[in-house]
Amino acid sequence: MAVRLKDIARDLGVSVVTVSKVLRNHEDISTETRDRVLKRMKELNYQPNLAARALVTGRSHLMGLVVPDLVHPFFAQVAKGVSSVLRNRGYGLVIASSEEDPDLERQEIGQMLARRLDGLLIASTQWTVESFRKIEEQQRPYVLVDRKFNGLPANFVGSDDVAIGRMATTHLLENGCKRLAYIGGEHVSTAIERLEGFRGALTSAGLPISNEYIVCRPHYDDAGDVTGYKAAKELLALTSIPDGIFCNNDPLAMGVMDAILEAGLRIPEDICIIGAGNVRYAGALRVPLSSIDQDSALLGSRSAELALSLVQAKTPQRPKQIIIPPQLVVRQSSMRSTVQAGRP
Amino acid sequence: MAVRLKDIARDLGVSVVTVSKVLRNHEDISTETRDRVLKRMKELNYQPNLAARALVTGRSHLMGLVVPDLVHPFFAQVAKGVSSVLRNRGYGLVIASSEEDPDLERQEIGQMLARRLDGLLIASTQWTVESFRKIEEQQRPYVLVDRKFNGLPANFVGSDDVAIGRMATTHLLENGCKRLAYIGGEHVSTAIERLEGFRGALTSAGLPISNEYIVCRPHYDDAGDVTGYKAAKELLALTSIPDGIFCNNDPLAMGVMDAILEAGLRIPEDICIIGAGNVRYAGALRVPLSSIDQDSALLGSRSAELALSLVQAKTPQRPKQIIIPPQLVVRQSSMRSTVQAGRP
DNA sequence: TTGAAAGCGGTACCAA
DNA sequence: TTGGTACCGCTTTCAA
Repeated sequence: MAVRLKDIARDLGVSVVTVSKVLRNHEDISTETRDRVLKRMKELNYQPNLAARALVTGRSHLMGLVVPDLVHPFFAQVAKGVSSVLRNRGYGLVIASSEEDPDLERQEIGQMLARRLDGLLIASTQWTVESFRKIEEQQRPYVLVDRKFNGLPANFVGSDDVAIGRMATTHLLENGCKRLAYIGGEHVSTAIERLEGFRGALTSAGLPISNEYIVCRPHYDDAGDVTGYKAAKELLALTSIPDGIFCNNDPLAMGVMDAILEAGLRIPEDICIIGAGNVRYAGALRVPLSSIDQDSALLGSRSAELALSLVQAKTPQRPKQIIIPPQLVVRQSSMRSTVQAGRP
Repeated sequence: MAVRLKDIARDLGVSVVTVSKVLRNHEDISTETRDRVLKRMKELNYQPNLAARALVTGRSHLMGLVVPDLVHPFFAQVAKGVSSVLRNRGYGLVIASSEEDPDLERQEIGQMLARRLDGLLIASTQWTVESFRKIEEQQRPYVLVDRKFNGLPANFVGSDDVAIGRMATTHLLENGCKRLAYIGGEHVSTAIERLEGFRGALTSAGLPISNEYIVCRPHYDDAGDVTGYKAAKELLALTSIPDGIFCNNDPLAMGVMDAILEAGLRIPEDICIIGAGNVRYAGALRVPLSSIDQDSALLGSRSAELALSLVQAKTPQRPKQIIIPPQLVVRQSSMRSTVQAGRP
């Protein structure tokens, strides 16, 4: 049904090899032959079979991306950044969502390896590095995106999470918050390091760290905002409630917001909130949400570029870390001063 | 490097064919041989080369999905629905974003055809059906998602958009709005049909239709909310401003909301707003947004199921239309009555 | 129950 | 400049 090199070769009375060379712009073909071949290709609307090419060259020109949740605007942005870089380089993108489930993630990675994708980009929800050892065994290049692992020297593109934690916390302190709480996940490097930054900032400020105010939850349950809602409920049940909350990410912060408003408290007057990730719609929320911007689109595009460079490298490269600097975005949810916020 | 059937065959002193049969659970292999083969596969952690299999079988076990914008929560949900169905059926998903650009979309479709993906799912931003003729020429099954074309009898999974328009408009009328405006896109079937529903509802109610109140804009410029913002500005500049606005989708409505609040007007007291798509965070917005739910996740999963059935069909099927019934979700942005809204 | 041979649609190498 | 041949890893067919 579909046109093949063989068909064109037959029509023109040349060999398949010649046609193949024209296809790939080899130099050693006469202009005349080249033109005849190109003409015929146009006529028949020839499309090379990339599956066949992949088999012989060993390159599928396909990258794989695994994210915890496609609907999470942060990862959606990352995916968008990845896809635009890949498109411009002639690469396709296979996307899988792990639904925040480590088992599913392992499974998806396995599938991608079997498909012989040229490289993998992974925002992992795993606790262990087992999957990554497997990828290394197969000698496939991979890039950790956003989330990394201690003791796994791998290619990584992400943020300085300790700095994010410190930045958010300092901002809350500067807005007069005295009793700071943290809500985040477990096991994930971003959560762990941001908590570290949170602790560091409090210590620097000479403030005590209360364990009651540190809520760590895995968020298998749901979309993140549900987790935030529940976590905030716990905080609000304490005898002395916090007056500032740093949420590990924006969806979490949205749930927290719900719980606070539902309890009849005001944001930011009673409690300041700040998130992280600076999700596309953060400024449009019930109370416009302050956040630490991680430039998610850039994060995606840099990841893709790194992956491409690994794929193109002849020899194994030593792992590279690319850190995108975070940036404070102040909106109403944390703004107790009189300065007006823009519409960023 | 990677283990091949041949390696296992050599190790065990059997033929490649035998190993291949075991791999695919053929009946005509003795239990003894089968066990030996399976054991060796485990030992070597054998992964079949799907690219090779794709070449010979002509099936890549890969579906393609083209959406206008990955970060738009509506399409993100669709993608999630698609991906979960495909995963369970052993299919992978190649995603491309057209960035609302018809040329880019054509290009992406071309790429997917060249990759010999088994089927295509497309939420199109095109004005013409040229691309789809091309897909048909190649005999590849495809499903239009959410957006369809007049005079193109194709497989389609989407909503009854006229009903959506009518439902939204009627709701605004029931909430006492007298001067109704519509903001939507151009050329896209959803926008056209929802506008038709809007007109129909006004006519049924015996109300005049003012062209000033109908704003149709392509939204190449940006994320949709920017378009909504600009469109609302225009409406607010009129001598008699509307008191109810139906927005073709939720991001549009978010921009509209911004413009209205910025003008010092109240929602819903001065102007009611309703969107469509019922995006994940619609309830968390500055003013919780009423919307017409389209069950985007179901839309995605049904699309995937349809595509799979087409791929598996031996003979060409006649095009099938699957319509997901819309549902009104009332939140504060359109609620002038005294009834309290839940937290849906 | 097993396997030899042919071939899927390309590319690589080297000789003509 | 051109093309014969081998082969990428797997499946299919059919004979043993």
